[in-house]
Amino acid sequence: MSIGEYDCSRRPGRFRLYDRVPRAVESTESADMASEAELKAAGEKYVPKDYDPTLYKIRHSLAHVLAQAVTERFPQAKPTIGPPVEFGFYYDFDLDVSPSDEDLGWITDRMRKIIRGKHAFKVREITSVEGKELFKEQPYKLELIEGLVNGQDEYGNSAPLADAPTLTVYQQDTFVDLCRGPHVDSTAALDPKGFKVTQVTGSYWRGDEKNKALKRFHATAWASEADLKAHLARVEEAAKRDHRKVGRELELFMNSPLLGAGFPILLPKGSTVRRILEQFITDYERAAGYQHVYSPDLAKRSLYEVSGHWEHYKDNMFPPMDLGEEELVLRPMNCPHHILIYQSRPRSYRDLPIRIAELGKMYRYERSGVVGGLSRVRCMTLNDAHLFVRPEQITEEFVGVLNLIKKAYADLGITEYSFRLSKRDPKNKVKYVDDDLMWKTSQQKLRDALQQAGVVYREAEDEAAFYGPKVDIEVKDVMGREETLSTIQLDPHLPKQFGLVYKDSDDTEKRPFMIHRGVISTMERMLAYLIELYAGAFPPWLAPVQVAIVPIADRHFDYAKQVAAQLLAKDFRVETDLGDKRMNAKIREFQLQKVPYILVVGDKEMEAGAVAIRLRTEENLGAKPVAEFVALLEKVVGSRALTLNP
RNA sequence: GCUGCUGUAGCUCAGCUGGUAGAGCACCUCCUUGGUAAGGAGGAGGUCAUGGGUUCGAAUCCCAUCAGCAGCUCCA
Repeated sequence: MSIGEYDCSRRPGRFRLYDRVPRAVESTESADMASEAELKAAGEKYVPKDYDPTLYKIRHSLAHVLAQAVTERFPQAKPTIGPPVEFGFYYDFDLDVSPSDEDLGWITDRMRKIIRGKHAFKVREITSVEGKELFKEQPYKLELIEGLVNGQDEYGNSAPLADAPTLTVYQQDTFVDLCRGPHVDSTAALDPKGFKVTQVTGSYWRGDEKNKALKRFHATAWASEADLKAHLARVEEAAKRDHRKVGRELELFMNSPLLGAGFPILLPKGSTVRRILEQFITDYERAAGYQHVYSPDLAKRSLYEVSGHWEHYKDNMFPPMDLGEEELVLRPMNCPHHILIYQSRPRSYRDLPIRIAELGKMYRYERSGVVGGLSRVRCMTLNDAHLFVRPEQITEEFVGVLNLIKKAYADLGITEYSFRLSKRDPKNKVKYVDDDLMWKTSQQKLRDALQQAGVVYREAEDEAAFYGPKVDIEVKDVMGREETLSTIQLDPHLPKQFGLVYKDSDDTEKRPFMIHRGVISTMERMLAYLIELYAGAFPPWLAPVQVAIVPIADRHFDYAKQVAAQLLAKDFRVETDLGDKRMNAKIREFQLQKVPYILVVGDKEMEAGAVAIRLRTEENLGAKPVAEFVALLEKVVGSRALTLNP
């Protein structure tokens, strides 16, 4: 739990569990998969957008087939759980050896044989006594039975205790597994070529690193071989766009072991993209009434004691520097600084809303295993702002931020995104500030804002910050997974901590609300996202090099330089290749660097004061007067067009 | 932080069970002045991540550290 904290650094895990089928639904006689509507009706918190009952059953059933093959290969392996996940399934075993590629090949072949055997999935209800006898060799299953009997789900979380819990076992061929199902009727419904065992990794029993380390067999699984191939192609495409790979190839950023993990350096080209982004968003903010400030990265520890961060967020902060007299900490957030700005003089109700913005640099201690690339770092710059508002201004200010986000995303070419109203879980009084009225009214204000902004949104319980509700904007990554970039959070808590007030029209002191918001997210995050969105081929207004000039022979060098100077004078980003390579090689080079416009100049162009325009899409626009190209570029860059020749 | 895998030239990678290092691209020089994705020849470049250990001998085996990747956990 943290205070005043953006959770925009949150990344989705690789695998998303699909298997929280509510008991109420599963115990129906049909043994059919719950529909999405049924899941929602049963209070399921997370129903994936691409939830597919058929795929669920296929994956769940394949998990059993895999378990059979694994236990045949390694009789000492103790099965634990094997749920379907996004794209496939996994199965965890307590296993003392590391399976080799050969083992995985054997297991795959064996699975195919089992599938071709057309074995029925036979379901049977058992009592816990029977279960304990049946699984007496399988300690993890025994623990599961114990938990189920005591009203826990298979992750050891307490689950609402239905009537007498029903235990079921499913059997295919020789393999029996404790499982609530449902499954396909028979392995005949599985495509022997529709799955791929991808890797074996480490995991822990019930996800707790204090527990026994397990071996997790991962597999991706689909209804058909064609679907599997399509998925593998997507995975390949995602790997090609990986911002770490593209970032190195296009010289956008670097890492150095000497500097340390989680501290990327932006190279000149990456820095150019960032500078453009910063200018872009601060211009929009200025127009929207924000005031930009600068504040220091170090502060006395006591600042964060007042804010409450020290108590709640200490583990994510770098340890203080002890100077004897005082202790200084690197800031993990900018909110306290902006609060001090609010407090720098008395505030009247006429002053509000006050919108303080900063491209604030923050330092967070992330555990060594999680940092990487630009998307999870230890030093980051947030496109941060804090709005200090009167209660009746909350809705309007949220609308303002929502519109700002829509505008920014449109320019950035981010088209697939969705809004989520993140609410508290009303049943969980411990996790959230216990103030029913505050939650009710503030959640309604956010709902009003979403409606006024005219956006489609969904509501999600148990996703709020502990002090207040928020609106999260989720974008899709290359694999279609959702990731939160922008967020708007309502916070009554920090104003209380710092005792913020304004003088109202009736001459009484009132407490303002604070809104934390990040539009661009952190610069690092957004850069990573955009690199992957465009596979490095940025739209011209963002491209680090917009124009490359390729002279055909030495005698065209002066003219090339002349053209470059003209473009530079117009504030365009130009690179000229005066090397002695052949023009074909130069063109290839610039194209691989994803430079949007390549201008070839030779005798004809020199004569005519023209440039031959080649787009990175390989389209050739032919020779045009320089002025005409400048006009094209001005139009494209000025309008932040996403195409090169609109 | 935990588990597993990995670390050889700027990049991508070879280097079998230990016998003191290789390719392609990039770079440099020379030749070539070529019209829309790689012109030719030659050259230079490595304390095999770092530090210990085993051994007559270590890129190769062992340990530690650092870094990368995947997963877990975290990011509430």
